[in-house]
Amino acid sequence: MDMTTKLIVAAERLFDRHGYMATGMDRLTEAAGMSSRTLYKHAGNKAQLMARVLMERNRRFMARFEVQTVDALFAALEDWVRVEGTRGCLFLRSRAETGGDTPEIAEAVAAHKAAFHRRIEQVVEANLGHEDPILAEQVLVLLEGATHAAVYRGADAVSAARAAASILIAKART
Amino acid sequence: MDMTTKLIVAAERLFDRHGYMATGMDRLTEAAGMSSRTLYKHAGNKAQLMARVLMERNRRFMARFEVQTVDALFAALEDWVRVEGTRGCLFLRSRAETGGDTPEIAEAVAAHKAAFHRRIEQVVEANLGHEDPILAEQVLVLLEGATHAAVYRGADAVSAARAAASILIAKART
DNA sequence: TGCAATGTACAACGATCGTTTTACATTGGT
DNA sequence: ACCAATGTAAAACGATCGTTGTACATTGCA
Repeated sequence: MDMTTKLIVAAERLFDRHGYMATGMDRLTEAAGMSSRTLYKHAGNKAQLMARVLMERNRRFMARFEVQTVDALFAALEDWVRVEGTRGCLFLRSRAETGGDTPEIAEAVAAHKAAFHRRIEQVVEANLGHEDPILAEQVLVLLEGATHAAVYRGADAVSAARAAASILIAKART
Repeated sequence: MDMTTKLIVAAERLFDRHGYMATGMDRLTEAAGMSSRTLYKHAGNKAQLMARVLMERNRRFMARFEVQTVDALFAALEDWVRVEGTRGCLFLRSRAETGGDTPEIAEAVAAHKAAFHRRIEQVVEANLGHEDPILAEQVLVLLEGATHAAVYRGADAVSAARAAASILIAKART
């Protein structure tokens, strides 16, 4: 595993578990197993590192959500939280922690959420045979809600959301 | 307005807008218009201050959600985001920023989310005439999702959630 | 009149922050 | 054989962190 990858993997883990601001560079160098010199050569600075982490996470997340049906979106989320845990959305969290004042982070978040929204619209259209922006927005709200409710309600939140979505889809088909 | 209130109001505003960790005590004393000595006499320390802020916010939040119908829950959320803005859930954010490692904060968050869940269960039961834990979970997911989706989708997310809830309720009544 | 409480201003504490510097070791390719 | 690249270890940078100490002003009640 090359140094940049090792760094991003370690950084994502620490940022996710302890928060962005609460994670110092010392802890990061130790977890990534490299000197601070090397870390800065690869990452530039802390904000750029956070942005890289988010872009990489976006890639991994969107890959898991390359599905054909709305129900499969929720199945993908069930898998995601089983593998990644339930600590909320790292994109919204990073934006909140920085107050939206760090451009590279704000842009990475915006890019991810735009892609997420687009993907949902596509899947909804494929399922219904036509566009339905309102239903797409509802599915987005259910996915976002399941992600955050799962933090304190556990995996039940995701299955409840899944069942709700299936009712909304059935109703939209009539 | 007494000193403690002034402090908590200023702290909530800064924590919400810039994040908990990113808000230094200097900025806090300046915003609250008091010396650091006075701040510490009233707040104890930063973590206790955050916990007090959360307890106060819980009070204000729950007061707004003293309603009789599920639809009114979403109307209350529409009001809430209009007044308070769309920066996500300060409770989950504070837990994420501290990694859940600060007991007073973790407890304040747990207390709020438990009260929130209980309130939803009560309203659902009042609306249906009987308990329905799954529907309550779905309403919770929709409210949580609307709160977080509104960060990047705006108020449309809340009205979409509201419409979705009304469909789920209608279906549960049959 | 006087004491206790409550406030201010401001310097200082040690710790830690993100980042850079210095000096040196290892390696792969021409 | 040698240069360039890539890594390490460790100290140091100035800034800022949360918190406390010192010294003094104001006020309300006994």
